[in-house]
Amino acid sequence: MASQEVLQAFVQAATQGSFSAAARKLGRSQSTISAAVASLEIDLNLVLFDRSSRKPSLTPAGHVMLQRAEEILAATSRLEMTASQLSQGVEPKLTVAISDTYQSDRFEAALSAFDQRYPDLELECLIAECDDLVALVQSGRAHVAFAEKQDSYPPDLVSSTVEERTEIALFVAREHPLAALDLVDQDVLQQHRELRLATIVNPYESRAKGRVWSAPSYLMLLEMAQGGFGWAPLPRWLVERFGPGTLQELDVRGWPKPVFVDALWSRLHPPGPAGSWLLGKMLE
Amino acid sequence: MASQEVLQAFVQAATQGSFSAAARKLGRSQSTISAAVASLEIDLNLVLFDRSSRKPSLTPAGHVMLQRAEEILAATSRLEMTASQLSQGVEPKLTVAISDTYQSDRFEAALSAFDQRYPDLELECLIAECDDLVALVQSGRAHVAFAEKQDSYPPDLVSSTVEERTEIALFVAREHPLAALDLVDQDVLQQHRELRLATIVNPYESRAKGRVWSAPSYLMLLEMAQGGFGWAPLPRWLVERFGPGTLQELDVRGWPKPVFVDALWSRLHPPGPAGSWLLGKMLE
DNA sequence: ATGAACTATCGCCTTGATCGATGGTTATTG
DNA sequence: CAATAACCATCGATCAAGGCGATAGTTCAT
Repeated sequence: MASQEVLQAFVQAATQGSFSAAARKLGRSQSTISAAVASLEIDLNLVLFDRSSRKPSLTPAGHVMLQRAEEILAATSRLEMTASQLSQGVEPKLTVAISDTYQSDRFEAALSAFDQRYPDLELECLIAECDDLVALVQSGRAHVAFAEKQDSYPPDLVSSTVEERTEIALFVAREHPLAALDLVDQDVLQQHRELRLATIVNPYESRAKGRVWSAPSYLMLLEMAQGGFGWAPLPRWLVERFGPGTLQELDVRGWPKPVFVDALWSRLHPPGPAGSWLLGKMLE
Repeated sequence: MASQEVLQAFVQAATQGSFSAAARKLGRSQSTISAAVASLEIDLNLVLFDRSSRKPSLTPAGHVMLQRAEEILAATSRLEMTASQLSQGVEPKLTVAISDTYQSDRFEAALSAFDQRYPDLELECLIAECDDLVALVQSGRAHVAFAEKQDSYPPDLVSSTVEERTEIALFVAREHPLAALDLVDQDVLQQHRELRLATIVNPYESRAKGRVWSAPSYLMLLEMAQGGFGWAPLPRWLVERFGPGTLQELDVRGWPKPVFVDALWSRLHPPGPAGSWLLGKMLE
């Protein structure tokens, strides 16, 4: 079986164009490289180098094998990279839960920086809202969450406000009766069905005052609103991104509301280096 | 450095869920697997298995490392696969030159079968016509070619007709004067510019009788025709695929012409197993 | 409690990676 | 044309790592 040492010798010899140069580069003796290449050629039953001239050059078959060998070395270096990160305590998989209220260039930028910094780390993104986010972090299911700011959190959670805000406004379908009105009064609003966010963990918290349909995600609310089933508070970016032209914003006193975003994590299941790094990027 | 044996031991132990089972599967002793996993854990400075219960189970970190290890083993098995093929004389890269006259389900099917049979073999497709195809095969630049059938070939080439034919018809742009005519006479045709195929190797072979623009590929001819620069003989499938609605077929005596396709290869640079296999698929 | 199946560890052997030294080949240079 | 500088192949010796068998300890089900 082709060992790592042999493959490294081969790859270096091929890229350097000289066995001696490869030996110097790898800190081995020249005879080691020579033997390694020879043994590889025997193992594979192939001639990899044309030795007729002074500088050995790859045969056509050698070119192909070089690619395969480099793939192996790349894979092993990925293994070593991951191992070193894991042994330093980096979480094997980072789970981030985010609210649909939050969508920003900052988050995009943080993610692509994260991709640079931890290229091989698996990332899981969950979407949830309000108390569902809190529950995910509390249970340890998610390491970090970005949620619509609340006044207070359970004692085992730590929060820090992100320097950014978005807007939530009221929307209805273009065909909805409310869409025709210029300014909508609270009383008029109450006469139509509300599409409201309901968390999974706490379904009864929001005791309905009127006719209410609820869903645990803004995206579902948006689809309900597009169906004309009622009016809904929705993040403006979400409407612009997924329902341009289908919804009409309502002009109601007190709306749109600015929304601030908190980063959350747990004292009991604190995020590892990768999670902390991502938090740092988001809060800087 | 993590050796292949150690990685195999780890992967098998992880997938089998037992060191002993892995040992049986790999034909090694149980102590070997145990030692291998232990040494890997030391090398990587990680605990890969949770040994608290009877059957060892992967730690979270172990799960991640298993993925990385499997990537390495997959890469080495690819290396061994290609080595074995190359040592059996399979060409390091297969170069096929095809004419634009030829486009068929059979060729598509042969290519996808080829992808199954030789998944790691590099494939190069060249496009050329007539004498250019002959030259590519003669020089060894291409192993196999599929060309518009000719009456005779140089003595060092072997040909075999593919059981299939396509059609070449005359086309002009919809705005071209000829497009208005129902039936076009040869004399009338001569009064307009011809867009003709000219090979690269033999530019002077086709001494122009009238005003002629020429190009070495049907695709260029098609673009010229779309520009309204003249009339051109073009493979019908090419027009339907790349210029639907822009060109008008001409009704001229003797057109459209059926075209037969020959497979070509060289006696001096005979195709290796992969090329022969592809030929077999195409000619069966 | 007992047996079956599993893992860890120890001593010993074999294989293969490595080194240094030596000798042969190829291109450059004066 | 000879001298020189690089380069590669080969040989014998050394050492680490992979492998085996035996043995002892643990876990789970009966």
